[in-house]
Amino acid sequence: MLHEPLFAYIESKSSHMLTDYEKERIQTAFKTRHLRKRQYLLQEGDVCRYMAFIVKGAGRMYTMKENSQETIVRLAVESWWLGDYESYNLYSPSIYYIEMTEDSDVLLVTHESMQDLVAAVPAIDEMVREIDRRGAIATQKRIHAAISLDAEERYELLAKTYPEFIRRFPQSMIASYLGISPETLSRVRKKTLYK
Amino acid sequence: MLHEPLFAYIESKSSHMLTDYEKERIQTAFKTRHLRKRQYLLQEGDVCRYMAFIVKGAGRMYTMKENSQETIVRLAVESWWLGDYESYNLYSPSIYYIEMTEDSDVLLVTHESMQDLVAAVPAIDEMVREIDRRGAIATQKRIHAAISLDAEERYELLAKTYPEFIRRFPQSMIASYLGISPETLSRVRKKTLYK
DNA sequence: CGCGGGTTTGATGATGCTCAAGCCCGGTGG
DNA sequence: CCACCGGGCTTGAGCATCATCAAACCCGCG
Repeated sequence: MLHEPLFAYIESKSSHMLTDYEKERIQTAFKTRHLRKRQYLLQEGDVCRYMAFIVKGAGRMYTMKENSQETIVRLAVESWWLGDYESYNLYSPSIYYIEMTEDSDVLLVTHESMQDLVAAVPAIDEMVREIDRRGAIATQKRIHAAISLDAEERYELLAKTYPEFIRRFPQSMIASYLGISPETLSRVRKKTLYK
Repeated sequence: MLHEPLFAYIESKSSHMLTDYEKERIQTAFKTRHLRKRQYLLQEGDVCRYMAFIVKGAGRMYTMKENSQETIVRLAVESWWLGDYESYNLYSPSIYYIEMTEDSDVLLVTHESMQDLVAAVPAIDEMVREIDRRGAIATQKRIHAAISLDAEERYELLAKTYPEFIRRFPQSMIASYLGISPETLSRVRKKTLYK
C-alpha cells in the first residue's frame, strides 16, 4: 500500500503513533499519483497546488532564465517533500519548475487538506514543526556553504552530507545544484579522486 | 515599556489579540537586556541558550575560519530575531558568533520558556509557524540568489529587498553577507551609481 | 593637526565560466 | 553482430569575474 511509507515517516518525525482513524484521514487527504521520468509536477507561472511526498523515485526543482539557463534549488528522493513552499502557502504563481528525474510514486496533498490535518492530527502538527525546524537548519547551512566555500569544498560537503544525491542524479544536475558549471564539477571530481 | 514592541509584533503575525494575562506571561518569559555595540550575544563553542528579539539596535551572526576570515550569515535590525536556530533547538555547541553592531535593547527567551509559551498562547503558536514559513521562503530565495546571481545582481537584489541594511551596516559587512570581498562591493557600487 | 577605521583605487593572479572538440557508452536499426 | 547515433561527461584553450595585496584616500574625532 502506497501510504505506508508516509505513515512511517510521520511517526518517525513525531512522538505520537497514528490511530487507525487518523491513518484513514491521511489516506483520504493524500492522493497517490504515478509520474514518469521527465514529467512535470509544476511549471513556472502556475500555482503550486500540491505538496508531494515522494514514496519512490526522485525529482528536482529549478528555475529557468531567459537564456534557458537552469538553476536547481532543490533535489529530492524517497521520503522527501517536493513543492514550492512560497507558492503553495501564498497561492502565488511559482517561478519554479518541478520535474521528476526518475519514474516516481508520489502522494499529493493540497494546502487546505494539510491545514485540516495539522489541526486534527497531533502527529502531523508535530511533524510539520519538525520539518520546518530541520529545514531552517539545513538551509542556514547551505547558505553558509554557498557564500563561503569554493567549488571543491561545496562538492565534498554535498558528497558527505547526501552521498545518495551523487549516485542518483546526473552530474550536470549536481553541478547546477552546487552553483557551478558541469565542466568545473568534472574537473573537481577528477582531482578529488587522486586524494 | 520594552515589551510593547514584542506584543505588537506578535499580534501582527497572528490573528489573535493578546490578553492581559498572556502579556504578563510573555513579559515574564522574555528578559530585557541592554547590549552595547560590539558586545557578544553568542560565541563559537557555546550553546545558544536564548533567542533574541531586537527591540532597538542591530546585530550580525557570522562564522570565523582559522585564517580569521569572517562570513556573515545573518543581519538583523529592529523586530528581527537573532540566534543560532540549530544550537538553540538541539543544545549543541554553536559554530557562530553573534555580535551587536549598534547599542541595542533585546528581549531574551530560553528554548524551554518558548515551548511553554507556544503551548499556552495561541498567538505565539501562530507567530512561530508564520516565522518558520517566512523564514523558509526567504532562505529559499537567498540560496537561489547565492548560486545563480553574480556580485552585482546580488547587491542590487539586497538593496531592493532590504534597503535598511545598506544604510545601517558598514559596507564591509554587507560584502561578507553577500559572499563577496569589500573591494568588489566598492567597485560594484561605483558602477551602479552611474546607471 | 594627526591618528585610525573604513572605503577606494590600482595591479596582479586565481578560480571558474564559456566555447569547442573529443570521448565514452548504452541503445537502435540495418 | 556490428555500425552508428546521441547524450552526458571529459578535456583543452582563452577569457571574465572576482579575490588578494598594497597603497592612497577620506573623514570624524581626540
